[in-house]
Amino acid sequence: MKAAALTPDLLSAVADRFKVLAEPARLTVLNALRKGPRHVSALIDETGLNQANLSKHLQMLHAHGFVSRSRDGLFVYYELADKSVFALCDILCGQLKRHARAAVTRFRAVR
Amino acid sequence: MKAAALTPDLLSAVADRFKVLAEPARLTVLNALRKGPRHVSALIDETGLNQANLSKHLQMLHAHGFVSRSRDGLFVYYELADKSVFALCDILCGQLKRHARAAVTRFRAVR
DNA sequence: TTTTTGTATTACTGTGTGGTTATATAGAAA
DNA sequence: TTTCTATATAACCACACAGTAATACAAAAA
Repeated sequence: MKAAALTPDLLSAVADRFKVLAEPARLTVLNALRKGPRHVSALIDETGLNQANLSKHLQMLHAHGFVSRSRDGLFVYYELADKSVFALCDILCGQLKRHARAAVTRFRAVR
Repeated sequence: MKAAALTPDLLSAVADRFKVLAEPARLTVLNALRKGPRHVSALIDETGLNQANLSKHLQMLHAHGFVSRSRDGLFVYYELADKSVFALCDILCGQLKRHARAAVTRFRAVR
């Protein structure tokens, strides 16, 4: 498959998706969902977010296709819809380590 | 290597890095640097960003270790320091495609 | 029906940051 | 030195959005 040209529109779309992930609260939610589907009340307990705030984050995650939703009576279950999120986080963590290591090296150099 | 526990601190650090990438202007800069090192004036031409704005974005990219810097007389050259950025973008583009496809499917279902 | 429970939404406030203009700084040339 | 060029920084404005409290909505129970 050929890589798509990085048009301004595509760059904007990519940036928008990064923006969804650029929030500790949403990463916390995704991480909680990693163990399996959860209903909102369970997520309130696991993440410590309050109901309204959590609900807003869930709407955004859903709108961007990171999670899927299903109702069972009063409860609404959310589930990871795109596990590639964690591949992203792994890459970022690798970057973090390299960056931290470089910072330590610089620190030693001027000591 | 064992995966680090996703502590709140680590989630925050990851979110901060996502935040750096959550900006079309910065993605444009990184994309321009993909072809090789560039000095600031060249980046002004290639990206269309104005000098002050571009400079701020470059400072942020540098502070987070995405680019490295070297001076040659009056010119300051910036260079990609972490090419894994594009692995991130590729994954995100894949997500985008799946999400777009799912949206089309939903549209067809209600037609 | 009314009430209760779980979730979504609205309205608001505060904070962070992207873009811009003007100014400052660094280095080379005159 | 003074002047010019390339880049960085400061100060400002405007907008987006995270968090919160109050309210609305949906579905089940009474």
